[in-house]
Amino acid sequence: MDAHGRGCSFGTGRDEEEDMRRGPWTIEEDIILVNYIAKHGEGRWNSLARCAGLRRTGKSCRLRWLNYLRPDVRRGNITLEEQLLILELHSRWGNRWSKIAQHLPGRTDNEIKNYWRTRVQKQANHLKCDPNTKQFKDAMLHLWIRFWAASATPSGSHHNPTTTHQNLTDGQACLPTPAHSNMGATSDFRDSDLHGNETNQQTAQVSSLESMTSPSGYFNHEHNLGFGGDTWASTWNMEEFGFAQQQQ
DNA sequence: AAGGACTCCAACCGCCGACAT
DNA sequence: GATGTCGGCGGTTGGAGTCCT
Repeated sequence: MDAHGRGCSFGTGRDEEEDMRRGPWTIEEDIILVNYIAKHGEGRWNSLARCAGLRRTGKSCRLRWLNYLRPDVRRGNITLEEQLLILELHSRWGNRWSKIAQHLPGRTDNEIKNYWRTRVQKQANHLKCDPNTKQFKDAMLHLWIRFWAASATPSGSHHNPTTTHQNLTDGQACLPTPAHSNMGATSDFRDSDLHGNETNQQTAQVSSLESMTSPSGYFNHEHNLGFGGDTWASTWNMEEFGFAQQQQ
């Protein structure tokens, strides 16, 4: 039977399967799941669901735990650093959401996937270009700098974003912030190399300052490409620019 | 104020690989 | 080797919330 059984026995027949609850989780179910995992640990999801008395599939329990209930899940907006990191990682790995999520502590693959579909693809469609192109990535970086520069004026102070800014250390990938990347000088984004063992010079250098300041006339037409300010700012998390400035 | 359009995200679905029997 | 079960992954969808007219 259940090779991973936990010593409890519930029916496993078709009747029970059809009796499974679906749809949004209730607070009571959340509490049951959290308490059970706190006591017994996670894994063996099917038997966990049965033993906990949840009329949910193991898959559903696993998903609820990983995407929502896990204590280290970060809620709130994707930070600017995370936005750029997602761009970088997606250009490298494509729709390998779980792999990308591994480099964004506290973010789930589901969240990143949703973010990509709702924000990035929308913007890319607006620009009529592929989000994995150097062109698109450069555009994001260019505008990052531009917004940051604008926000660096005395009147440009912003409130603190609700999202946290930490957790990109610990050996994890970390894109440069204006605060430490010395944008005005000769720095390129080699600093943003993700992991030492995955160095990809070509990718890492894609976003060099030079390429951003002379993107083949691309930005000369940005007003025609949906970079009119509001559109872009509403799609991307502009709060982070204010935050980056405060880091200085 | 109302209701239609749009956005966002939690949850489900189907598939696949790993592993046990 | 065949079969069954499980966990994990990426794609998709339904509905709640928000925006717009």
